[in-house]
Amino acid sequence: MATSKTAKRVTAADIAKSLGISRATVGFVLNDTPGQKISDATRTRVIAEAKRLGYRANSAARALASGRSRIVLLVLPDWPLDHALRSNLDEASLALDEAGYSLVTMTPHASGRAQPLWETLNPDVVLGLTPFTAEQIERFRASGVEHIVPDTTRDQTPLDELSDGPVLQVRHLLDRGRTRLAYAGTSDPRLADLRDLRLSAARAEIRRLTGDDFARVIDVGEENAISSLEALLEERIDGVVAYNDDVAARLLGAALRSGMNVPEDLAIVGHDDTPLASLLVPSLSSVRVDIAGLGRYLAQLVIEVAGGAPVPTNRPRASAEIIARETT
Amino acid sequence: MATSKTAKRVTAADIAKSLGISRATVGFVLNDTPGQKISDATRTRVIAEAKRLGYRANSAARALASGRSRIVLLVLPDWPLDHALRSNLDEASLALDEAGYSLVTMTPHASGRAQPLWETLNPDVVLGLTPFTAEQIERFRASGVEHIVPDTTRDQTPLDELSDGPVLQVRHLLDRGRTRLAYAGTSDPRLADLRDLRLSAARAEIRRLTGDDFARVIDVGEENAISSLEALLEERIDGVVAYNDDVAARLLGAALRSGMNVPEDLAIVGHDDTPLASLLVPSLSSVRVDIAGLGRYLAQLVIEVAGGAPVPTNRPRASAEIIARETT
DNA sequence: GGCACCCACTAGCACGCGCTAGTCGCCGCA
DNA sequence: TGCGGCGACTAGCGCGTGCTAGTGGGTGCC
Repeated sequence: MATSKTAKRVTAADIAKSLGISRATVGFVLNDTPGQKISDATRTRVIAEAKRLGYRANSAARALASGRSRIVLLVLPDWPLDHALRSNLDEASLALDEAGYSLVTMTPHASGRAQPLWETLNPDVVLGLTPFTAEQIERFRASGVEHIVPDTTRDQTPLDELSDGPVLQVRHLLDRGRTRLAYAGTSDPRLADLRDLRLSAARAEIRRLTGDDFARVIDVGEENAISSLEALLEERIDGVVAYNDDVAARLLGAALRSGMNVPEDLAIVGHDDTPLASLLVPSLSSVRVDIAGLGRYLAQLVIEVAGGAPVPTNRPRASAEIIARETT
Repeated sequence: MATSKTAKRVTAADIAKSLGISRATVGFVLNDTPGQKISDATRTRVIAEAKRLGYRANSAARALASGRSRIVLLVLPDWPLDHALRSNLDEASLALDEAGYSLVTMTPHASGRAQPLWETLNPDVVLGLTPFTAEQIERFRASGVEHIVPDTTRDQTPLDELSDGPVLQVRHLLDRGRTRLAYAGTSDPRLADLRDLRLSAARAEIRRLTGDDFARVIDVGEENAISSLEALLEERIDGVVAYNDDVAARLLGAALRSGMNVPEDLAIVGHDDTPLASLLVPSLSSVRVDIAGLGRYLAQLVIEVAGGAPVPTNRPRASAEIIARETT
């Protein structure tokens, strides 16, 4: 235990000293600094010694010297997709890792009282899944964040990959012969932008296919599932596109409790394919988004934006698919 | 846009120069360095100027100079509590914030191929909700992490706050007059340690109250809910303590599909009170853990361990409560 | 032999901050 | 008047790394 007392970390200088060469050379080797000629003999010696001593670069020092923290901060909205997303976010993490970046995720606190990570972490890039507000972007900039993705104030395309799901939802219900469709959003204000994104995508598709809009658009909250359902019945709705599985589950619960048959009387399709979907009775049809693909796509975007090596721009399209279950 | 080109960050030296004083003085003021006498006049001038210029300390430089990153890395198992936990983690975040720490959360990738954050972030503290394995601790140490919580290799108490929930589950079923109880765990290996924690807590309670063990302990996976249920029926089980709401939902689904009445034939109680619980039909009784309290407790633990200011040690006990619904 | 040139490496500054070891002026006391 | 002491500061090193501006030695060529 006494050993750990002064177990100083191994530095590049230690390697240099141990090898009898200059620290600069060590740095050049370890960073593969372009434009520096290092003999193969020296190179291998350095690498071997670094490994032997268990060298790990001090990230603080590196950040200070280079001016870049190599941290990518992913700001997650706290939506239910969350869970599926998180477990598949390895892909983004991995891709960024290979480019030398670390992916740190955060969910902004509702209270917002604590100092946000983008201030304390000095990330090079702040990444979002939904468009940031101008105000948010302003705040990132003020904290010295250089790159923001997506940055709508700089004419960058938002992540339209996210609109595939709603399109599929609409098609699925039409395929099932439903004619009077409604859209069920969420009343949670935190999800407002994402809701709008999905709603407008769904709306565009239903217009394209039928020439008509949704017969009704409602917002389902914690408590108003029953009254929401009644609103739908008045309009003789026979199919509901739900913002996500949670909303779908609420409607489904309300329908079951009021004695309706699902899907005979009302078809419901959710979004995100959360574990919830298959657990419900009847099980919920939903949309599964290929988050892994989205992750890779985001990583690539970040690397491009951060001015890393020019990456092949064959953007992997994040694909979505319908998981048809009992509610349709 | 040309302005942002050379919009260098404001440094402490800028403040000093602008005020015609030394950089050291600025540092003393901004850090409230103990043992330094600074006149009130100078103090207020520095603070005002810092604010005026929009000074933000460079965390990399600070970390390099002080040797401490002031980052607390919270390693989350990817369990379903996750969601509730995450959204309530503000409390921990806030408390740590006040002590000058930043809380970064991560979920280890299943693949483990990417470089983990504790290597790249150089956190001062790595925090876990469940005990780490010796191997994990070893890895943290090797990356230069000084403090690990909980560190079972150093005789620290694990978070026994987590055992309140299972105790309540058992009591609740006994209160409802159930006599033949089973415990339904999960077959997900990632959750094994947490499962064991909860099971043994539940077991201790049932032994204490009835002198008897569970009539059966099963593991419910993705696909074996039906057969699991049959196993329970053979034993004439009338009450199930489920590891979490997911497991409970699976059993519930299996029971409904096989024509059973819940709770008449079988009472089921979940754990974590996920949104799922109230969405199910019938709605699921569950245990709500006061994550906010747990968050505060963890924060305090970290601050103590990291040797910050001596915190009042009235450890807020994280309390759990039963949310009784239709399945019991 | 002298010169240009390149290879392989080194000296040392800069990054922004924490903090130790002073320095300077002023007050009180003999 | 001399001197110790103290309050209020400042000079400057060190943290570990990235990277520019060299430096010396060897080789090719006339």
